[in-house]
Amino acid sequence: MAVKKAHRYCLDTVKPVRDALDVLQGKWKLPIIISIGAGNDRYTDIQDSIPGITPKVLAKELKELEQHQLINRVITEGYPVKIAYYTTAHSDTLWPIIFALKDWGLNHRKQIFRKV
Amino acid sequence: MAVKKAHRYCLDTVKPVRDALDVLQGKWKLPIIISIGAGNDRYTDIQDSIPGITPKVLAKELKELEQHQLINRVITEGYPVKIAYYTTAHSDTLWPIIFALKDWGLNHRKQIFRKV
DNA sequence: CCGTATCCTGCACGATACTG
DNA sequence: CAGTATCGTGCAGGATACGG
Repeated sequence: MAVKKAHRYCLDTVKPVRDALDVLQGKWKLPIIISIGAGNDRYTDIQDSIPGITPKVLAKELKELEQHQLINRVITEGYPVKIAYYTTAHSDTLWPIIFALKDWGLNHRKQIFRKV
Repeated sequence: MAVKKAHRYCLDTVKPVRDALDVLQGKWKLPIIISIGAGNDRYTDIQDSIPGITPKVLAKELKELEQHQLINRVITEGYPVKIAYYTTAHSDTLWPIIFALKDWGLNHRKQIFRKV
């Protein structure tokens, strides 16, 4: 065979996974979505809910997430102006990934402590 | 309340997700596991099945994956010596994550083309 | 309250050549 | 076949201070 069967099957899975990783990769993107999804809608709230994130990094990540339609930045005029972040219908489809990662992360800890 | 409810809930999810990301993060780890899981057990097979990966990077990633008990490196004596890589029971538990990422990646493409 | 502005650092990743 | 050896680079991420 010109191309191995396993290679073809592998590519069919790897390609979309890479598309997902390209958008979700990094230390902060999913934590930020989790935080906003949990109800933290203000910048300071989000920052306080994610230990270790700096304002510069948070601002950059928020912009990228907005560009990818994973969050909405909503400005409400008034005194003072209110700025809030919300998840989108699109980012709501991320929860299967997040829960899968959460479950696996919990299990991974057990696995490491058992064997090492 | 001293700590917002949303912060507490957020942390409960973020922490295990970070544990998972710490191990799985990067451009190549999941693709390599997918490739080995698809039946590519030889070094060259894996390399050929993942477009763009260089031998140096592949070697480094394989070592890290082995350390995290996500793959086994099996040496079979003989002429010539045979070296093969296999998934582990632990890495088999990654498939929910992989399939979730695959589904989301496919859907994300559609989403992007629709809106932009 | 919601961010910018600077400055800095490491390492993830890449190109290319070579080896037992 | 299964990797090392060198060399190189960009950018994710961090520390700190400041601004409308």
